[in-house]
This record gives sequence, structure tokens and C-alpha cells, in this order.
Amino acid sequence: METTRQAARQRSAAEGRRRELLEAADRVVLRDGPGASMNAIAAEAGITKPILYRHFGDKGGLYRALAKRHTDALLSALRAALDAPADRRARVESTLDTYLAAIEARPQVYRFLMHPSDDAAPSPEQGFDVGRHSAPLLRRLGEELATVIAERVDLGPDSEAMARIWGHGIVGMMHAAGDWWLGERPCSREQLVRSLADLLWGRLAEAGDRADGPGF
Amino acid sequence: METTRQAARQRSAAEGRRRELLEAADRVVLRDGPGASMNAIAAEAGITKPILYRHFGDKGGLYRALAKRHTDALLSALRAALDAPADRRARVESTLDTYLAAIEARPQVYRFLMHPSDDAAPSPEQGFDVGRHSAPLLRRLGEELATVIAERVDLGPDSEAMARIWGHGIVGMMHAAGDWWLGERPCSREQLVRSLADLLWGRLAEAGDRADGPGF
DNA sequence: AGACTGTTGTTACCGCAAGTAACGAAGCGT
DNA sequence: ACGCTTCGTTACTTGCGGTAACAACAGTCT
Repeated sequence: METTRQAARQRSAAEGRRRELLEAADRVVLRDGPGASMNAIAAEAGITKPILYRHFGDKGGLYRALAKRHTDALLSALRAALDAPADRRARVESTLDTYLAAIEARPQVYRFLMHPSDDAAPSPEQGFDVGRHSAPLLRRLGEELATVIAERVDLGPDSEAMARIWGHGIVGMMHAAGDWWLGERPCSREQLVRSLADLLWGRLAEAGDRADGPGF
Repeated sequence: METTRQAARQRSAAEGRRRELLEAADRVVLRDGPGASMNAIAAEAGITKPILYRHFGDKGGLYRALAKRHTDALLSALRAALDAPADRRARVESTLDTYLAAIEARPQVYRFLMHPSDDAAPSPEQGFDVGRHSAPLLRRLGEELATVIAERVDLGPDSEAMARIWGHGIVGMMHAAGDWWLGERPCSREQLVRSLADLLWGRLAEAGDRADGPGF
């Protein structure tokens, strides 16, 4: 029978094929945006639709695979910044800058990752499963940051819960500010990084009321 | 001819109709999620598709109109919390709590607002228009908060730019934390509010390193 | 060699949703 | 009674996700 070697060869071949397909899909998504059709992707890969479906199940599968690639890449870059041997403020600034540089360099990729097409399961699920789809990247980043915070920062009791809240909150802050900044480019990256770090460093609490503000 | 009175009556009638249609659409979207079809919405309103298209142009138009309603409602609630005559920390906490209570009470609405179906204009626009569609609510919230910060908090020079950065950043923090919290319910709303406010109050800067953290 | 099996690929189709004519039937001013 | 606009319909086109059903090739067992 000789199944094992055979199977191994075929599996590795299949994986190589999968990578080719993913790279083709990548090109198309980068060119046409997240609305790229399966037909277009198949054409770019030089094949036809059913093959894509054999490899990835459905469109969500393909997009998940694609997202995982980019998410992994971005995450490893961020981990490097997070784990650097520097003081906390420097690490925060460098992580923010790494993220912003990444989305600045490849906005199409970023857009695809952040706004994946919603499958919108029409099943009559009663409970609220809000955000199950939507943005797995943000969730992963949030959890990642939460563990880093939990293992590095002393937050007293309830450290676990607090770290997760902060992880997701900080990631959301970075994401929203980055999204807005990328759209309007109202300032330099350096200024954005410094302002966000200042925010996290408590300047909101320290700042005084405006003298000419609404008097009360 | 008697155009003016006639025109006025018809316009107001059209607006009333529009409101009915929007309410029907609301019911359907709340029931079926953001993937609701135009046919379903029309059926709920007791009419057929083309009328919807006459009123709203395309699906994006309907969804935009729907989103505007809810966004306006949420925004006015938040404005009340932001403008309350209390000290800054209390205002921040009450605003966070208002937002979280809103998304907790009507997760389907929230989900629709945050993850609207992407139109994905296939036009070959060169530049990156990331985030133009996607989440107008977040942008509006960010700008709103930015103006409140700018007119109330003294941030020294560059106050304008900094306030906008903080506005979008804080809104993003609130949003991401809320999204995650709504999905996993890892803690009470009160704890979430307090932890986020603590984060904004500089506890990240104040906290010490963990004694048992990775030694470096 | 020749039948057997599995992978790779195709064409042709189904279902469904967005969006669009083209046409019918009211109200209302002249 | 005749137009004119508005509200409404049915019936269609287009395009996409997804799926049979079938064709061809490689290696495998007897």
C-alpha cells in the first residue's frame, strides 16, 4: 500500500498549492478590496472556483486563512516591540509606532483585516453573539496585550480581569485612532504616537480645566 | 397651479412614509440581523422592493438612514452624560456607563451600527480611502468627544490636534472594550467602567513592575 | 497490462439577493 | 374629460456564493 510516504508527499503538495492560492487571493484582495469575488480570485490563480472551495470550504474559510497570515505577521512584529528590553513608556510608544507603520504601509491589507465581509448567519440564534465574527484580529491583539500586561505589570488584586480589560481597551484605542488617522492624516505619526502615549500616561487626569470653558 | 401648499403636504407625507419604512426596516434588522434582505424589509413594511429603492436609492442609503437614527439617539444620550455638571472623572464614568448600557440593552442595534454591510465600491480609486464606510458612528463619536475635550480641558499648545486624537482614541477604547465585554461578559458593567476609567486616569503609568515578571 | 482509487480540474447549473424597467391605478389641478 | 405626478405592482437582468456531475491524469494492487 505504501500509504504514509505517499500521503505525506500529497499533503505537502497540497500545502504548497494552498500557499499559492493564498498568495493569488492576496493579490486580488489587495487590488480589488475586500469585495473581491471568488471568481476573480480563482482567475488570478489560474484556476476555477470549485478548487478554491475544495481547499477552503467557503469564502469565510479563505478569508480566515488569509487573515490569519497577515494577523500572524503583524502580531509577531508587535510582540517584538512589546517584549523589547526597555522601560514601559518606550515599549508602549514603539508598539504603537509599529502598528501605525504597518497600517500606513499597507492600508489595503489593513482594511481587509478590519472589515471582513460579514457572513451574517441567518440562523435564528436567540442569544446575542455580537462580535463573534467582525474582527478576530482585534480580539487576538487584545488578548495578547492582556497577557503581556498581566505578566509584567503589578495591578494588585483582580489583576487578571483588569489586564484583559486594559488589553482590549488599549488595542481599541490604537485601532480607532489609527483608522481615523489613516483616513485624514491630520498629523505626523510621531505626534500621534506621543499623544496616545500621553493619554495612557494619565495626562487626561492631570490636565486642568480650561479657563475659557463653559463656566460652571 | 397652487404648487407650494401641495408640495409641502406631499413632502411631509413622504417624510412620514419614510419614517414608517425606517421603522419597518428597524424591526426586520433587529430580528434578522444586518444581513436582512430588501425583500424582507419591504414585506415587513407591507410593500415591495422598488418603493424602498425610490425612497433610499440603494441598500446603502437605507442603512445609512437607519444608522443615522440610532446614532443620533445614542449621541444625544452620550451628550447628556458628557455635559453633566460633575467633575471629570464622574463624567467619564457616566459616559462610559451610558454607552455600555446602551449596547447591552440592544445588542442587535449595536451590531448593525458597528458592522454595516460593506458596499465595497468596485471603482478603481487609487488612493486609500480606508474606513470611509465601515463605522461612521465611531467617527462621529470621536469628533464629538474631541470637541468636548477641546472646550473643557486645557491641553496647552496643540490642544486642537491632541483633543481630536484623544477623542478618537478614547472612543475606540470604549468601543473595543465594550465589544469584547458584550461577547464574553467576563465581569460586571461597573467593574468594566471603573477599570477603563482607571486606565484613563494613568494607573498604567503608576503601576509598578511585577516582582515575579520576566527578569530583565 | 489492466482494473481501481484518489486528486485536479473542468463546465454547467441552482438559489438568492440587489437593482431596474415597464406598466397599472389612484388622486388632483385645469 | 384630460393630463400629471405619485404610489404601487409584476417581472426581469445581473452577479455572486456554492454545488453537482463529469473528464483526465497519476500511482497502486493483482
